Amino acid sequence: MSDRAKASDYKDMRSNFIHDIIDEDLATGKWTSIATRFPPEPNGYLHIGHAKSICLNFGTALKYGGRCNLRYDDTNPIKEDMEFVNSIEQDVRWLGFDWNERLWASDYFDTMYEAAVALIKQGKAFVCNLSAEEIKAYRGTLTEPGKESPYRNRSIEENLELFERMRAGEFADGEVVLRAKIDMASPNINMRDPVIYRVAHASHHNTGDKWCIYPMYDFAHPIEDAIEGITHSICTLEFEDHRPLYDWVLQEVGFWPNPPRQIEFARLNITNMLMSKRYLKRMVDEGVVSGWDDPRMPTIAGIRRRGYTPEAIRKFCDEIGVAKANSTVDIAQLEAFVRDDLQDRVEARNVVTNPIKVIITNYPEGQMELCTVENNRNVPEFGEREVPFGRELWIDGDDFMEVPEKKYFRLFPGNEVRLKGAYYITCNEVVKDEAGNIVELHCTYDPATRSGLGFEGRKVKGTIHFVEATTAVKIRIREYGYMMKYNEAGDMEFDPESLKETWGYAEPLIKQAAPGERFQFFRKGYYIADAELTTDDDKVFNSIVNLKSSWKK
RNA sequence: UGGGGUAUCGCCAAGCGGUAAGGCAACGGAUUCUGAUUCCGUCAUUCGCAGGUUCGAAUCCUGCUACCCUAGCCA
Repeated sequence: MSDRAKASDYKDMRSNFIHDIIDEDLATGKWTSIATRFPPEPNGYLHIGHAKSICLNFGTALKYGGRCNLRYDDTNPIKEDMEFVNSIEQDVRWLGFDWNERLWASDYFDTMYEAAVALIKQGKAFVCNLSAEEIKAYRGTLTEPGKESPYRNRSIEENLELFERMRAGEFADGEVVLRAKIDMASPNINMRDPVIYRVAHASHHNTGDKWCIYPMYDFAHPIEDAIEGITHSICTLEFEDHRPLYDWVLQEVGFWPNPPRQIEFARLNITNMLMSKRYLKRMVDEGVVSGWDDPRMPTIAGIRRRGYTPEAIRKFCDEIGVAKANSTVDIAQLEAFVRDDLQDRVEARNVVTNPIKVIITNYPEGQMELCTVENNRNVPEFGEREVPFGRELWIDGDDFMEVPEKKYFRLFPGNEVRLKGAYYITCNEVVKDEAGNIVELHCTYDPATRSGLGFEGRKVKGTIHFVEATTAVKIRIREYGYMMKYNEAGDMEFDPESLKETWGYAEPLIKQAAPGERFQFFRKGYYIADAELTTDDDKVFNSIVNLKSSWKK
C-alpha cells in the first residue's frame, strides 16, 4: 500500500452491508454513481474513531468510482472553532485521502431558510414561544405521549411573519424557536415537533453576523446531503432514531426528487482508548496531556506523533469491518497492523535500557574496532552499518539474569552468548557494590568467533545486542501507554502510568536521527524520534509498539 | 414502562436454506547472529436461549433473554 489511498486498494476491499445496499442501488438503477461525505463538526481534533468513518466514506467512494466530500457541519457557531479546521484537513490528507470538494454546511443557510419557509407555507412548521423547559415538559417521556404546544396552530401568515422577525433579530436567544409540526404522540421522540431553528446571536466564522438563527442538525443535515447530491449518507448508530426525521425533512421540503439515504454503522471502540471528544478536550484543557497531539491521545494527530503509519491505520480500518453490532476492538489488533507495516520500512538501531556495564577482560584497553550489522534483515537494500566494539560495553538489563530461570538463554554467569555482529562472550564474574547491586559484568570474548569469520566450533543459544560504552549516546525514551486503563469495576479511567520515561544508551549513529524518523530498537520494539524534542545532546524517542517475546520475565 | 437497534471462537468479523471464511490473540513445531520476521500446524459438530417449519436452518417462523441507543433550543 502506498502513502495515498488508491482506488485499487478499495476495488477489492471486503464488502460490508453498506456496500450491499450500494450494489443493489446500482443494480436497480436507483443511482448510476454514488456520493458520500465525511461531515465533521469543527469542535475538536479527529480521533481514530473518525478514521474508521473516513476510511469507510472515502474508501467507498474510491471503490465505486464515486465522490466523497469533506463537509464541515458548522451549524452551531457557539461550539465551533476554526482552530480545528486545519487539523481536520491535515489529518484526512495524512490518512491518504483527497476530498472531491471541501464544503461548509453554513454555505447552505439560504437554502435551509427557504426550506423552512416552504415548510411553514405548507403548515408543516410553526414558531413556538415555549421556553426550553416548557418544551421539555410538553415533550412527554419515553412512555407517555407529549402535549401539543399552544402555539402549534398559529396561522401560516403569523408563522411566516414571526419566522421573518426571528431572522431579523427581534427575539433574544431562547425566546422562540421554529418547530416542525409532526406528531406529539409519536413513539419516536424525535418526531414530537422537533425544533429545527433556534435563535443564537452569535457571530459565525463563515457567515459573520448575517444570521442570528441557525438550523438544528436534524433539519440541516439531510438538506446538506441533498444539496451535494450525496447518495448514501453514512453515520453512526445513535442516529438511527433520527432517520425518520431525516426522511421527513427531505420528503416535506420536497426540493429533491431523489433524496439521499441515511445508513448507520457501529462506531469504533478500542480497548484502553477513550473516544469521547468531551473527555479528550478536558484532558487538553486541564493540561493532563501536552495537547491534542500528545502521543497518548487517540487523536489522529496523537497516533501520528506516536509513529503509526496511515497505511497501517487504513488496513486496520478495512480489517475490523463495518457492522451494526456494538463492539470493542482489542488494541492488539491495531498494533499488529502497525508492527506489520513498520517491519519492512524501518532500520534497526542498537539501544539498551536498564543498562548493565560489561567489561571484556581479555580485550586490550584503548582498542576499538567496527563491526558490521544489517540495517534490516528483511530488507537487504537497506544495507549495513558499522557499530563500534571495545573493552567496555553496555548491554540491556533484560539480557542478563544472575540466576537464570529455566529456558532463559541470554547472558548469565558461566553462559556464552553471541554479541550481535561481534563476538561470543562468556560471563565469568558479577561485580557488585556493598549494597549488592550489580556494578558490572566481567566477561571474556573469543576472537575466533568474530561475526563474518564463519566460526562453526560451537553454537550458542542466545544473541544479544550491545552498545560500546565510550561512544554511546544517552537517550531518553518515553514509553507511551494508551492513557486509559480499566479499573476493578471494568470502567475506563485515566492511567497515570501511561507515560513512563526511561534512559538508555544507543549506538553513535542515533545522533543522525531525523525528527519523526522511525527505528526498530533491537528487541525493544519500534520507536520514533520525537519530532519536537530531538536535539543532538538529548535524543528523545517515543516507543510505539513492543515486539512480542515468548520469554517473559 | 414506549420506540429503535444488536446478539456467530477470548476480541473483531464473513455468512443471506445446503451442511461455520478471514484477521487479532493463544498454543505447538521448523528455520533464524533480533526469543523479531518468515514458515508450517492446532484453535466453533456449533451460531444468545427454547420451541417449530424443512430431506436439510446461523440463515425461515414463534416465544423468551441480554445488551446498546433514545426524553439538547449539541452533532
